[in-house]
Amino acid sequence: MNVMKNVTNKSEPSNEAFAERCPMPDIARLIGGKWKLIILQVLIFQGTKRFGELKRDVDGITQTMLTGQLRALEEDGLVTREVFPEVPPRVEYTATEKAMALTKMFHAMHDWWMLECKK
Amino acid sequence: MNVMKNVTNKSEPSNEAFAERCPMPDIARLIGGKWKLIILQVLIFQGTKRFGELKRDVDGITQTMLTGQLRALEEDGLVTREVFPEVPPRVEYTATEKAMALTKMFHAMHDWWMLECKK
DNA sequence: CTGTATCCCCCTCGATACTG
DNA sequence: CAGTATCGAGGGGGATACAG
Repeated sequence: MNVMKNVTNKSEPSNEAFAERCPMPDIARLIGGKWKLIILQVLIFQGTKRFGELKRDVDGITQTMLTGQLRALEEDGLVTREVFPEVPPRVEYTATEKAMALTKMFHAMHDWWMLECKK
Repeated sequence: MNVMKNVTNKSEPSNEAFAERCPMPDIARLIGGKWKLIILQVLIFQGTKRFGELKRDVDGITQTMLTGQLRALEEDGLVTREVFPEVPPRVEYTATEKAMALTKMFHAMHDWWMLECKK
């Protein structure tokens, strides 16, 4: 109850409202954890990947974790999974539009890292 | 940002170099976990808070966790801690410039949530 | 009011083996 | 190649008590 009340008017939304309406716990459920942002980063900025490629690109992840995380991301509508009926099997993962909309956030994160941390 | 093979996809100046130079594990160490982003969100958008206020604003956090997370954030230069020699004690926490630089990212996250998830 | 000090649970994550 | 099935360890996180 104090502090930082933006004078009058503003183009930005109310700070209090912003804090309330941007529920971090809910967001964390979608993109939190040790691997999801890394996986999404690869799929968003490098495009469609098959399982093996992803495993190589996401450093240190195990098959078990990769499968699990991809299933969760798929369930939340962040990646699509396409199975090709071939031998040997081929499965491709692609970032959805919902995931691609995270591009701005990734860039903001990248800029922050470059400007504030990497010095 | 020099380029590698940016031929077939993506419009933004994003490529493999981007993914490599934005190390999510390092970022996660600074602002990852269950509480840090929530704490920072409050301090950034609502301004300086004392310990008790913070505990009330960050829903569900315990004293132990709040103290620990604040110590970590302080050590990483994201919050400052000011102790007032009074009785009863008063301690105020403030987001540093380094933390305030996360504003853009928070807004990007907020926009994403509003546009892609809250529907 | 603002912390420490303990104790401990649980859940994420990892290692390994096996399959179509 | 792309999974599934287990099992187990580790640590992040929580509850409580106590202190300055």
